[in-house]
Amino acid sequence: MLELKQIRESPELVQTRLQRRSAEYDLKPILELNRQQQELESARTRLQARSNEIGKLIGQKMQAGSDPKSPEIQSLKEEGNQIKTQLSELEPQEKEVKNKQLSFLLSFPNLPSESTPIGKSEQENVEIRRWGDEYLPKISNLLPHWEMGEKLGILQFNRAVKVAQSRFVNLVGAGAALERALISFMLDQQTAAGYLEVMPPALVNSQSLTGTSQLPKFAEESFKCEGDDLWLSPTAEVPVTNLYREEILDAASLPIHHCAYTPCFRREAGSYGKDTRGLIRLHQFNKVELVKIVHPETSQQEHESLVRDAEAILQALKLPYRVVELCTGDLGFGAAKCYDLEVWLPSSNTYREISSCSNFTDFQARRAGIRFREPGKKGTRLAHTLNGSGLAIGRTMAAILENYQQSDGTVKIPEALQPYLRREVL
RNA sequence: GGAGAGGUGGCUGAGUGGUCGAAAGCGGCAGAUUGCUAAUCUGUUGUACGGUUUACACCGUACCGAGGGUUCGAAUCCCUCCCUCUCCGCCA
Repeated sequence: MLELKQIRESPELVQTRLQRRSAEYDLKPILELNRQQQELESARTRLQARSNEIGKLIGQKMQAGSDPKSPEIQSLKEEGNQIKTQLSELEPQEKEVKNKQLSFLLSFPNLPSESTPIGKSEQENVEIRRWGDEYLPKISNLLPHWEMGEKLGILQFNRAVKVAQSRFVNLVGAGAALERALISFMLDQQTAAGYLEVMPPALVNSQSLTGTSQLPKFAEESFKCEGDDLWLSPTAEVPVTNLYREEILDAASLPIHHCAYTPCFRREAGSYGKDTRGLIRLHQFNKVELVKIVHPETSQQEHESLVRDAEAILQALKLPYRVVELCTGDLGFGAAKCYDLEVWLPSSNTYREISSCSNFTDFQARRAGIRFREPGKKGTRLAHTLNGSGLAIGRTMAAILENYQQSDGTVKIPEALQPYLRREVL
């Protein structure tokens, strides 16, 4: 959520920076609503002040022993009733204007950072660096990972479809063990890098989804539980960031670094026909997520180090990848700046996103009320929130199943993973 | 799921219609003091929005789980919901 005060005081600046994302954002309606809201609010406040005054006066007189039926008290009561009538007209108006204002406010994305490259779409994302060319697979006739997985008997798609739907998978034997090994390996590495592991609820309420800005705009992207205000979490970003919702933290407790393994659930609405095979786009997948809550002055460095921590997993697994900075047109809704890590996927001859590392600045913190207090200073400040995958497990498995294929038709297990899986080939 | 109890400031905990943003204690902060490593004393102590001010600051409004209602006036009374605890049942 953007700051209303900033929109009001420097609308041109906000407008210009929103326009870098796309032309669809118009601040005029919200400025007008805000003007109305302030007018209604000050009228209401004046009435309420007088009403409080009347209440106090009557209280004083009654305690001094006045007759409740005395003309003096009766006329005060009468004035109180008039105010109540006036308020009952003003209040619904103000509430309506406020609600409209809030829904506008919630519909605006974060302002891109000054350093974010300007562009319209994915095409204009900027490659920052590339790593691991020497590990690109050298054999030809590679199988796509889903074929390799079925050949090895470790991935079952048809049976998962029977149990649930398309876009689900059942992992078998070494496949399930590999998934588990990847989770443990990533958590161990991120914990060693200083992230405190948490295991949050997999179901989250609407307030949490609003806090991290999946709601209200992306409701159709998540699975909703009928009969409860609960959704299947689409990413650990939601439960982990919201652990601190509506809290005022001590500055000394920052930065907070968490890692979390969670299952993630996404409806993938509108992606029909895309990535229909394999592990790339499933309704349910596992992920190890990194979440940071930090002092605003440090969020840039924290962002860079977050990316390095995610990259470290790919490097440890010796998987070729590149780092791409998203341009303003491709930037996620809440992000001010975002780097994607893309792993090499030989079957489709491209780099595919395996981690997305975003700095949300104060955007989520304002929605979720995550603040901190500095000793000796008055008031509170909004923290900055960041997160990134470290990494998506299924896509990592896909990358291994493809990049580690050997000419004899087996798949080698990355050395870093061998202690976890206790085997060297599949 | 059934029966009961309860949700008050950073914490403990008073407050059942009137000057209550809320007693008291603890903690925190500031000051004073004492040679004994901490104690004592004094003062202070939330958040948000809006307004006035160069500023220190001041003023108004809201906030006692959430949302409605009654009333001139609600932490206090009524309704709905959420959550917590205890006992029983069920369950990994």
